[in-house]
Amino acid sequence: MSESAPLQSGDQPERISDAEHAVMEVLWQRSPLTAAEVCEQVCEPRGWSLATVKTLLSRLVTKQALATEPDGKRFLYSPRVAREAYVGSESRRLVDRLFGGRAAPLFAHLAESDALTEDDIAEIEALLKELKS
Amino acid sequence: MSESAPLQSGDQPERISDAEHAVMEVLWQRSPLTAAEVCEQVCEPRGWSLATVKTLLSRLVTKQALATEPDGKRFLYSPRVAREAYVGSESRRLVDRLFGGRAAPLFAHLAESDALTEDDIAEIEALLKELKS
DNA sequence: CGTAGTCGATTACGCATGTAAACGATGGAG
DNA sequence: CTCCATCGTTTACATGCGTAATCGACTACG
Repeated sequence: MSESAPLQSGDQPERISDAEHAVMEVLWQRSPLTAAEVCEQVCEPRGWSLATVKTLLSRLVTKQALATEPDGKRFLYSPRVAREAYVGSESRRLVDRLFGGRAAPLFAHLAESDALTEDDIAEIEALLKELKS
Repeated sequence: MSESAPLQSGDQPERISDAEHAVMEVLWQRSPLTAAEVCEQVCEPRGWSLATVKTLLSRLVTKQALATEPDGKRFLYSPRVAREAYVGSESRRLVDRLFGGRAAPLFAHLAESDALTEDDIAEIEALLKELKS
């Protein structure tokens, strides 16, 4: 082992791209799946070929976002990072970049731009009540 | 004019990259500015050279995110897209990608991950009251 | 036992991005 | 009038991403 990466636990998760994210969504919904099964879920809507899905899966494995488990001659893929974690880091990224790290301005912005439906508002009110209890 | 782009109003704004965004922030704060002045604001913190800033400014002009106004032999740059618009589209992108277009789950997520301070919560409550009136 | 289908791995290729140096025009100093 | 500093523009190059074809291995069918 001339140059093995330490890799103990100090690696922040590598950034997942847009196309890769679509693949992750499928596997967050159900896993483990084979490449072909993933393709069944995403190839049609995104106009991809199976080859594309295979590439994305490989890259995600390299990025340590997916784990593989051999099943006969093929692999089963499953997420190694929880959706919560991904969603959390992406949200924080946005809040940091655009709102100086404060969540309230984001909320204010959504409110002002009619991005909030009646239902949203009701739901958020409910959440607030819970938070205060 | 063999092939003039219609360009009337049907062009959705081109995507602004991360590095470009840093430049935009400077100009959103104060404008118009020269390339050198922009550099004064961002080169130090990001470890950039003036050349890099020049490239980013050019690309932003191409993307129609900046307008130029000649001032002697140099240019003054100012934003053509409002910060509000940019922030809005980026926020919507995130909400669409991660929360199925609904803002409430985003809020729920922020709440659960302790991303909301006391102040945030108070502010949001206030905003909610306003919304309902 | 050979052959066709299927797998993951390798290679490809164009465009965007981050980062910057080189170049040509030009205006101001001497 | 000449030369240097300074513009914006052009060119450069590595990396990442989107999208995919090709390749070598293997398995299942005939």
